[in-house]
Amino acid sequence: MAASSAIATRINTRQRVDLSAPRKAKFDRRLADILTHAANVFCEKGYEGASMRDLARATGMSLAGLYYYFKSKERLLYLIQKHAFLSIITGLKYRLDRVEAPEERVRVFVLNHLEYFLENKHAMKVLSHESGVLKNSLGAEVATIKREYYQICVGLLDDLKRERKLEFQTRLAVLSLFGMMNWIYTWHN
Amino acid sequence: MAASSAIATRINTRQRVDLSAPRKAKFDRRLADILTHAANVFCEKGYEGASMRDLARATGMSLAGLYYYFKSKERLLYLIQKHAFLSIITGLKYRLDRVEAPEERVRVFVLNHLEYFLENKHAMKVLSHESGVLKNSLGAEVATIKREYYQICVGLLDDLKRERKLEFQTRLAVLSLFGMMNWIYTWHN
DNA sequence: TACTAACTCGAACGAACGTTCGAATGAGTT
DNA sequence: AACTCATTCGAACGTTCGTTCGAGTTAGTA
Repeated sequence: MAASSAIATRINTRQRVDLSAPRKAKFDRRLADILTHAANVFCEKGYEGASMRDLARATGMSLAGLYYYFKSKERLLYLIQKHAFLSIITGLKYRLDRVEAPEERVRVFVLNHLEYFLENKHAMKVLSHESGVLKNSLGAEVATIKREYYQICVGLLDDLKRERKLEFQTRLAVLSLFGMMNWIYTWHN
Repeated sequence: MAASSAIATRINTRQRVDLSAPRKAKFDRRLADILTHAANVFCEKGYEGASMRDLARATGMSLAGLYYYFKSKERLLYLIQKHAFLSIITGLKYRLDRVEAPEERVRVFVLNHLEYFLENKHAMKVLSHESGVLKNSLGAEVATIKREYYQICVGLLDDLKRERKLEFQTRLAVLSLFGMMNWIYTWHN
C-alpha cells in the first residue's frame, strides 16, 4: 500500500500523473472526442435516459474501454459540463482583453455566448437541461464555474451602468439577458 | 376470447367501461391524486431518473397497486402532460368567454398562463422539461393539444394586430411571449 | 348474509443498468 | 528481441428497473 506507484495511483483514481507530454496530449484529444460524442447522446436521450452502452455505440468503443477515460457516468457528465463552461469563459476572456468600451464589452459577451451556443448546441443543451443533476462536490464545482461566468456578466453590466449613469437592477438584467439568450434554442427547429 | 366481458376488456386495456357514475368519480379523483404526486417526483428527479418505486413511496401505494390506474410509466407521463395542458386550456377558454377587447384578451392569456404556472409549478416543469420524451402516438397526441394552445395565442395576437393596425410577425411574437413567460421559473428560487 | 366487482398488494419475472476484472493488444524504449 | 506501460475489450458481476400475476381485502348490492 505504502509502496503504491504513481501508475497504481492513476489506475485507482483515473488521474493522469506521470505521462510524457505527447502521451498526455493524445489522451486529452481522445477524451475530448469522447466528450463530444457523449454530449450528443446526452442531448438526444437525456443524461438518465442514455445508457453507457449507447455511449459505447456512439463512440465506437467498447463498454469497458470507456472507463479508461473516466471513472463513472456521473463524472463524465461533470467533465462535459466543466469543459463546456471553461471553453466559453476562456473564449470570452480572450475577446474582452482587446475591447475597452463598456457597451462594446457587453456586446462581446452576448456575441461570445451565442456563437458558442450555435457551434456547440449539444453540449449547451446538456449544460442547461441537465443542470442540477450532479450532486455534492461535483455539482458544487460546476456551480462555482457557472457563478464565475455569471459574475463576469454582472461586472460588465455594472460598468455600463456606471459609465452611462443608468438605473436598473443588475441582477434582474442579467437574468433577463440569460433568459433571452437561452431561449434561442427553443426557436431552433 | 370472443366471449370476453366488459370487465375483461377493462383489465386488458386499462380502459374504464361500465362503472356507475360515483364509482368512476372516485376512480378519477384517485387518479388525479396520483398524477399530482407523480408530477412532483418527475419534477424533482426527472422522468427517466424517477423509478416506479419512487412513485409508490410518494403516493403511499404499493408498486403493483399503481398499475391499476395506468398501464405503463410512459402512459403515466402522457396522462400528466395531457391533464396539465387541458386544464390550462379549459381555464383559458372560460376566461376568454367573458372578455371582448383584443388587448384585454391577450392580458387574460398571459394572466391565465402565469397563474397556472405558479399554482402548478411541478406539473409545469414536467411539461417543459420532459417535452419530447414521449414518442409515437402518445407524443403526437400531446403535441396536438400543445399546438391548439399555441394557436389560441396566435389568434389573440392576430386580433390585436388587426384592431391596432400593428406590424409584427405573429409567430415570432408568440415565441417571444412563451419564452418570457416560461423563463419566470428560472427566477423562482 | 351471500355475492360480485372494485381495488390492493407481496412476490416474483426477465431485461437492462453501471461497473469491474483479467487478459489481450499496441506502441515506445533499451 | 525483450521489456514496459498505455490502451482496449469480452465477459461477467450484482443491482435496480418496469411490469405482471394470483391471491387477498374492501365496499356496495340484493
